[in-house]
Amino acid sequence: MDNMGDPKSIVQELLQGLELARQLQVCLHTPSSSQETRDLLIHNIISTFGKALEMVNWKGPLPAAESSQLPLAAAIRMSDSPISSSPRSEDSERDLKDQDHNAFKKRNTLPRWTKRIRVTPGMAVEGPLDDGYSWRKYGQKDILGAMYPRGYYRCTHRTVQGCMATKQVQRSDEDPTIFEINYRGKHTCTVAHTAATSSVIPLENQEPTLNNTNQQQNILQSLEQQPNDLLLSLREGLRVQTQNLDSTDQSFSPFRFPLSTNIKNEGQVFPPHVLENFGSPYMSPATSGISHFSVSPSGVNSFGGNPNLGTFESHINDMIPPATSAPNSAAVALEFPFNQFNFDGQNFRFDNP
DNA sequence: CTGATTTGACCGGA
DNA sequence: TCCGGTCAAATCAG
Repeated sequence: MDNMGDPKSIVQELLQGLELARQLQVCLHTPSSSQETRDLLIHNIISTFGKALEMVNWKGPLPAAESSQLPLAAAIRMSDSPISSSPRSEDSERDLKDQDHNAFKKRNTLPRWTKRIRVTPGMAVEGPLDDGYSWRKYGQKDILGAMYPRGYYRCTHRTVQGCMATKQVQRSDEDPTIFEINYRGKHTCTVAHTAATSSVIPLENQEPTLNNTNQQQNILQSLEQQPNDLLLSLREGLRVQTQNLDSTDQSFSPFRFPLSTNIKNEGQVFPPHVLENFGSPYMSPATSGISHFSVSPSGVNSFGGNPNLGTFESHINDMIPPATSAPNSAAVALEFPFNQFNFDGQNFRFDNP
């Protein structure tokens, strides 16, 4: 990102977008092309132009973390994705202002950036899926004018390794499917990526049952905590489908764990009752990855380095009891917007089979 | 017992 | 004084 604001880079970005648009055009004229291919192209086009626009408006150096820790899509921030219309504009605007006046505010000496994740029942998870860090919640506040409270998280390894990274999770008011995650500070811990495993979380309409809400919330958080290398292992477009899963039955969620069982991951225990705080029926992207879903485009269980992980489907099966009622069987499509893959090099390649 | 979450209290900036 | 952010005691869960 050193070339931010450089006219050449802007042009390059625009050319990139043009190329993507052409590919989309080809795609649209190719009946065999998949929908996710098109979606991904669209997403990347938006990302590219968003990035170019950001370059135009660029006023100063971006936080180092944006280039070192985030996938490009995340670095693009608010302008990057189809979910950029999220109404939680207070934070967004504040973020922009904060960046403008970054040098003058002590609290902004730490790098800040915002990710947004849209979680739509039965649909793709939109937005950058990356992080891989382990978080511990240390507070929650009702924010003036916001419908949902804001959760405050810090790195689990804060005390041990002095990692000062924090993040705030705020569910969007007008679009409850969107969670804004405001990161502050760069991780200095070294344990980061061992915790996270692959996780793609389709959220389901679900009542805030007492016992599994927090699990859901925590599970969902892993959305934005997938390690980069994990994603990098999935260069190809990826779609995971769980067929015949009940999407409306309250008891359903691919991420539903035994109600009385908390999930533990790398020392983290995830007790219940958080989701209602973020306003069900959707989970909140909260603490670190505990959703042990393994997704492999080739069907091989090669994710995350966790030998205990089975395939996505098998975990689904493990976690979902036999459906007692399935009025509306649904296919839950999980898609990775791997837009960062397409930009991290000189050549854009989209090899989705 | 250990470790994480919850939640009211506290603090500091505007 | 208000409000966002953090602290820390209480509580919960494995």
